[in-house]
Amino acid sequence: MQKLPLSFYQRRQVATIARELLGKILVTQWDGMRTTGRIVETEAYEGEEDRACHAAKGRTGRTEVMYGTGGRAYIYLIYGMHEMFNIVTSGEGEPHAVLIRAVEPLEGIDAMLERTGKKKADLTLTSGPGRVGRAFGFRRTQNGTSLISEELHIIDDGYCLDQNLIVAGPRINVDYAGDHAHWPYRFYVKGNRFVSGKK
DNA sequence: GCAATGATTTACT
DNA sequence: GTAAATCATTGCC
Repeated sequence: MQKLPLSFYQRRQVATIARELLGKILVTQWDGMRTTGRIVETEAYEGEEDRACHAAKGRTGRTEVMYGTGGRAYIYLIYGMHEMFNIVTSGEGEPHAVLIRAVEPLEGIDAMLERTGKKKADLTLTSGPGRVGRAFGFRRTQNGTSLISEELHIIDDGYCLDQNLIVAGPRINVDYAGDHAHWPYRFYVKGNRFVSGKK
């Protein structure tokens, strides 16, 4: 059981990092509540050449965090209502990021229910990037938070995920990216019910 | 300064 | 299946 080090995030192969994050545990501790969940679905966004990535249009105020060194959080409001949680990877000047699309709730389910306004835990609690953002209490003000801080980090509890259960597929809802939309940069745990998308 | 739009979810027709 | 909710960032005037 240990916190993933900065060196894990600062490697250059964003797709590899996205794949290795599956099975790891996301931990947030703020608002007096601790919430944790096992990551079951991720998506990789690879820099300016990846048209699905926000950094494809160049360095702006919003994408500034992604250009920094890996190991920080990139939190972004989409469609006016959903907080998306991304992990910045690679080094300075390379805008790579991994989007956490779904997790399996472990601790702090009561806090998640309170934040999402649900009455009991079900499969929709954390299956989808917007729901993960809400359930874990992410806010735009936490943009840039270090992933080795006490309040936000990812741990490896030694859980060994069967490599045969890791599936790579085309990303979701990025059709506008043209050919890039079909890159196999989405990774998820085969058969896990918390994975978002069609069954 | 103003208008267009998107890494989504939910509720309704 | 389709539409509405809802706002920061962006690009153009």
